[in-house]
Amino acid sequence: MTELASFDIFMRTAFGVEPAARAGLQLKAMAEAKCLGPHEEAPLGKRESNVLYIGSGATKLAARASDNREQIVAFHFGGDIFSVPADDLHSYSVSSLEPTSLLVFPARPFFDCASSDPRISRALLERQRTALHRCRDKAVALGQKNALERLAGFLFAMADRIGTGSGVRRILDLPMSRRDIGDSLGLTIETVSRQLGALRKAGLIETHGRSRIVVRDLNDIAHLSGHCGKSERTEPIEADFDLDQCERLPVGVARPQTGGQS
Amino acid sequence: MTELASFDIFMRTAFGVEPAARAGLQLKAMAEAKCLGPHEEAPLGKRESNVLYIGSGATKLAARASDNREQIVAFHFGGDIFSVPADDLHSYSVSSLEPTSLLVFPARPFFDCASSDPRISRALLERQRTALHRCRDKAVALGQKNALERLAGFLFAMADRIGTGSGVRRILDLPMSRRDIGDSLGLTIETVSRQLGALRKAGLIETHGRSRIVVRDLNDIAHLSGHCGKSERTEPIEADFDLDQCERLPVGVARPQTGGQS
DNA sequence: CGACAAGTTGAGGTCGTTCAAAGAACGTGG
DNA sequence: CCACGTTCTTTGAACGACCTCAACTTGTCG
Repeated sequence: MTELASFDIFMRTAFGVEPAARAGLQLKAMAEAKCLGPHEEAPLGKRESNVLYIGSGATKLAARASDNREQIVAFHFGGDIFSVPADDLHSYSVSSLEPTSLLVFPARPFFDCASSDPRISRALLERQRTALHRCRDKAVALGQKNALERLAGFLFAMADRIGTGSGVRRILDLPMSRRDIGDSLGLTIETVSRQLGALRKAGLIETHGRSRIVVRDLNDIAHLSGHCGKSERTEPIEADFDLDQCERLPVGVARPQTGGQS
Repeated sequence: MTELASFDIFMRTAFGVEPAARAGLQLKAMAEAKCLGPHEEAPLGKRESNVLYIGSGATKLAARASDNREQIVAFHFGGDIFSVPADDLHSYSVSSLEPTSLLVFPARPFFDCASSDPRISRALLERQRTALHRCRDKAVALGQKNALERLAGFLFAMADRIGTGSGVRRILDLPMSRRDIGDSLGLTIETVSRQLGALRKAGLIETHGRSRIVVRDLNDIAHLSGHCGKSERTEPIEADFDLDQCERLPVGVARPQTGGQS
């Protein structure tokens, strides 16, 4: 019953296809519904890739590098569809950040079936493209940006995905811990905390409790994130920030990874 | 004429579909054939995403972070299909590493058309999934691995994609420069050179000229790359390498990004 | 063979990490 | 409703990997 309901919502909201369509019935046959507690790993067959749909809640997709090294590859929220790689070079896992309901499909038959319906395959191609572009932007951040830029980029992305509020002010109720943020950005929790502290002291954000972060002006955060594309959403900020008026801060858009200060 | 020929090859090898099929004719109408010299940027409309097919040659897909910071997101070789993001958070570009012939499609109509043919959409979904998994593995490397592991992972991946030779010994004729390798791994060319030198002194690789690298035993490289999945292709190497017998080397599988030694 | 580009090697500096401890936030039970 | 204990977060000091700067060497092409 609950499985039926969530699957039908999945078909309609994700693809705009009635669950009674032929492809819908086939997909339903291979769907498996799960409910996860606050911090629980989704049970997946690691031997083959899976496709997941998040009905509600929030999850992290993480890869193990070795003993104590975990890289969070993506966060996912209600309505997201994404594929989880089978264990190959790295071992991947999906864990909930809060109570979460999701659907699990085996990837190969899922895609086999999905490609039979143009509406579904078109939607999936688009979602995969989005996922790939997000992952590439993450690679740029991990490869070329310093801690402050990475954190600003994270806040900017989260504001876009789960932020509330209007205008340039955004309220973020982050379901992930500092450790998760660090694991996502390739930083330690201490560095995350230090950079958040710097942003707070600079007056760019407020923190309330553990999970709420208020972005005072999203444009400030966007400029700090070192993005470099056409997205000049407003006129450049004046005077390039006087972050250093508050603290010993890496001023301006800093260097590649670390190193010199100019 | 040349355009026709390369497009037909594209349809047959990439999708196993005859170019005369309905979708084939539509795709052909939007295809644009290009030939690039040794080091040339592909002319792309940056306003919208593109899909590229590499007929022959080799290219790098790079993102600009700011003035002097370039992150190579992926390398592509003959037969590859991939999408190039429109300029958004970062500005992306495709450049040849050697003389290259390619086809350029505008992404939206390409996917619109592709999804109408199950064979094409199925193949594209699979290729996108591969690209996404590669990008995720790259994110793990950039976020969690040290210079030696990243370089080993790079050699391992290149051996898999363009390596020649049989058994555990592989010959790599790399079309990319040290700078490209560095930009791909989030390292400087000096660090790349130093780590290559370390591998050479450890007897794990040979370098001949600028572009040829011979991997003596691919398993050694695989183990050094810090991968952590089911891919235990052979029995673990004995004694965990005596790299330090040769030089002052970060021994063992080192720590997350930098820092302490234990 | 000669010149320029690409790669290598060395010395010193910085950012982020590691180790360590204090401080705040949240859940529990009285 | 408030005290307590655990967990998460913040802050501090010192180390190390990688970067920067600079000079030298090698490879490649005209």
